[in-house]
Amino acid sequence: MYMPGKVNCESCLIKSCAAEVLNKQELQVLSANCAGVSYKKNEKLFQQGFLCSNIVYVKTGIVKIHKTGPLKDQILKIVKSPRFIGIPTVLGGKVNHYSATALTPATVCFIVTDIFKTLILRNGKFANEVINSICQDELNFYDLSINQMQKQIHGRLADALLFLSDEIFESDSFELPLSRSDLGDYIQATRESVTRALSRLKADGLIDMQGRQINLVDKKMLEKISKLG
Amino acid sequence: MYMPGKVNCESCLIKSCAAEVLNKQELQVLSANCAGVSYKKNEKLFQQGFLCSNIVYVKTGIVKIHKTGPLKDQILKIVKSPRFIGIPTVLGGKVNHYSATALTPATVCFIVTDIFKTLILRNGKFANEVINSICQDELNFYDLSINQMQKQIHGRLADALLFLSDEIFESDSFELPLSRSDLGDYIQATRESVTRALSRLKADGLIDMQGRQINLVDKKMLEKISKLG
DNA sequence: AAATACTTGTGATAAAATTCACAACTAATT
DNA sequence: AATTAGTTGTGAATTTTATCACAAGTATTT
Repeated sequence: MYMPGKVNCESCLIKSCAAEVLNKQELQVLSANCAGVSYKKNEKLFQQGFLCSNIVYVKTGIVKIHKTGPLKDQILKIVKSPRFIGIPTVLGGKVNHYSATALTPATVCFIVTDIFKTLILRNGKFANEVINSICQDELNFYDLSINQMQKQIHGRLADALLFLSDEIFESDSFELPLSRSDLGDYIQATRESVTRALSRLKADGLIDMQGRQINLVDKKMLEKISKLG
Repeated sequence: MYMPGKVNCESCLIKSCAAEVLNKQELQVLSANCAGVSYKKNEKLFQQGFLCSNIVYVKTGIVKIHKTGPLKDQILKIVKSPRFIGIPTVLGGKVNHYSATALTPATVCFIVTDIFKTLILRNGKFANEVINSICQDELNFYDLSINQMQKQIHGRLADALLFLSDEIFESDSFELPLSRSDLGDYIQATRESVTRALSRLKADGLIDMQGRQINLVDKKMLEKISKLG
């Protein structure tokens, strides 16, 4: 973790939709209450159960949001910059309800929660943007969890691979940012089952795989598997 | 479905936290753009895939929020009045992303979405209350879905029974508002598995059951089952 | 009251995925 | 370069839950 310190939100090129609606003065207030931090792979941005007084804006990098369940850790979602994380966790109470960990090197801004709240109270457009983004998030998570709960392992794995390809890396070929075990925490399966399911996809010629390097060869078929469950 | 028509939000005794922060004039605008409707058991308040231009405020009754998954319908949550439903579904697009159905007779208010948005833009406190409630919802759903995904059927069933008892009916004894099959859609199990799991709980003396009439006899033990998964 | 539709219980069988155990591999540290 | 820690692959046995098939019960409609 490296803390370069103060940032300038006015000139920031990676501005959120919400920040776009702020005026010059509001952006200055934001800058004054915003700290930039860099993280290495696998470093935690914040942790479930710990006191927290900041909203986190991920400027660069890929981050996993995860939470300890009754039996094991679970990856709730994998998100790509730029975006806010931890709005619900902060507004829902003073203690984090989940953790966030960098899957790649990441740079983030910590925004003092009170300032964030003030912006919501003072600027309706800002509040509206925040609401839109939380709502979108909620809808996405409904979809994700219905898929996770109803599909069986091959469908869930196909979903995950297609998601990583389409939403995160925007390429058919990428390096898995997760171990087999982490991938299991994401798609609700054991490490062994993930290994077997991946091997099966490789054997059937739907993917190419060498360690964590993945190449989606037959996306049409993967989508079919995803749909069939 | 019976439509008594116009309502008066100013004098409404079942006011939401969000509506509490509105001033007299805003409440009048709300009243003018708000229609009260009554529903019988099992009637749909709104349906996934249909165009929608209203936020729904449930004044009385119990409602299920459900969504068609890849294999079957799934009950995302069961909610009790008073509360808003459908904020994400409306703000996330013009088409409902899920359905809502009355589990008991229910009375609701339909609020024109544009009016709701205007209130968000104009009244920061209102926006803040809305954000808080959506965030709380999101956190609850994370908990729910982690439990659903990690626990096995007895744990999931115990969760559901305790939830209905503690959150919905506030009594150890209640009439299940769901068929075995619906309960299966809620806890991710088949009708047959639900039947068997319930019979098991009864045989073990943890619950009393006659048809849909349930009495939680040994809550401590049910909580243990819930925790163990 | 009879007929129909829907709901519930139960057994036998089958499928999916986990668990456990061990070997091989890779990366990180000394 | 050697050692250690962490990751991955694989087989066999086991567990959990779904599926199928059928009987019995309860509501609802005619």
